[in-house]
Amino acid sequence: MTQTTSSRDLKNAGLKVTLPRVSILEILENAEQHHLSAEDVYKALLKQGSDIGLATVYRVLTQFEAAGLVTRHHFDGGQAIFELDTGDNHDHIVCMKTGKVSEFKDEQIEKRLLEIAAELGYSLTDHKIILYGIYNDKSK
Amino acid sequence: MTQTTSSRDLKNAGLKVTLPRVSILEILENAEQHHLSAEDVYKALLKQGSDIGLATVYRVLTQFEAAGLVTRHHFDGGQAIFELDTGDNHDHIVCMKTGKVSEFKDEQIEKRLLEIAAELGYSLTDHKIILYGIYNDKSK
DNA sequence: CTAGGTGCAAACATTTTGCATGGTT
DNA sequence: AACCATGCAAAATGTTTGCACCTAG
Repeated sequence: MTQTTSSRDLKNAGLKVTLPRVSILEILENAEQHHLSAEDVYKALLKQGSDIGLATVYRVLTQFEAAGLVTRHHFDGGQAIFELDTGDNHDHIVCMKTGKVSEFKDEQIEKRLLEIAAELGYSLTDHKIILYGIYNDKSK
Repeated sequence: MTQTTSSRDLKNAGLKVTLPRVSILEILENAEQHHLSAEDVYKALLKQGSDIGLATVYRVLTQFEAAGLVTRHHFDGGQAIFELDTGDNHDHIVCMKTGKVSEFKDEQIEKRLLEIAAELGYSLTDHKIILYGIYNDKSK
């Protein structure tokens, strides 16, 4: 029995392996820019000929989020942005001109955040850092 | 000629001093929990007898944001949250059970963020940190 | 008096949901 | 076969906008 990575991920998450779920997961895995809105995913599906509804995209992405396969961000406010959860819980920096997104992860900061939460009387569960800046393209 | 703090702030921002703007600014200044959605502000206005429309609340808050009087947050995604911009650009920790919000500011982290942005090729303009946790009420 | 502000209702954008149909195990 | 998933369209949210009227300067 052959099994793609995508379908294995779905099974591990306790989700039935259906065409829409596999397609959406593959889009998230293969997109060069892997920060996608539901609309982006929907358009990608259309482009590859699927006739999957936008409602299903939202449903599936929400299930993926609940299953821990995907993370939902609210970078600017308009629409939610989804990306595959690689397990490293990285943070983001967004270029205010081009929308380019880069990722980073910093132990020093995370240690400090834990301390800060404790000082304020909280048990830290999760965090989200978004930096806003201007990307300086050095190739120019 | 007498002048309240609110109306001075409005003038400095280049905004005409109108009743809706003054009322909204005062609500933002006086609310005990100063992280408010547009709806929250609207309800507070109703409670004090004003008949200011929700559309005006949105318009005024957006103008305040443009004028730098107010900051807009997207803590969870549903609705935008507004708070008076005190100029210190602090960050937030939100209790996932009660919705309680606390604030903090940490030089060490901000310095590190600046470095990270530079390493990735960005000029840092702004940042937003949201911590999610559980508040441990010690008074119990 | 005049430019700009406001209220209301309608328009919008995004996301969610009800329901009948269809697909997976 | 049983149950869950899907598509479609309608509803629900949150926010913005057009327009006639009103108000601060």
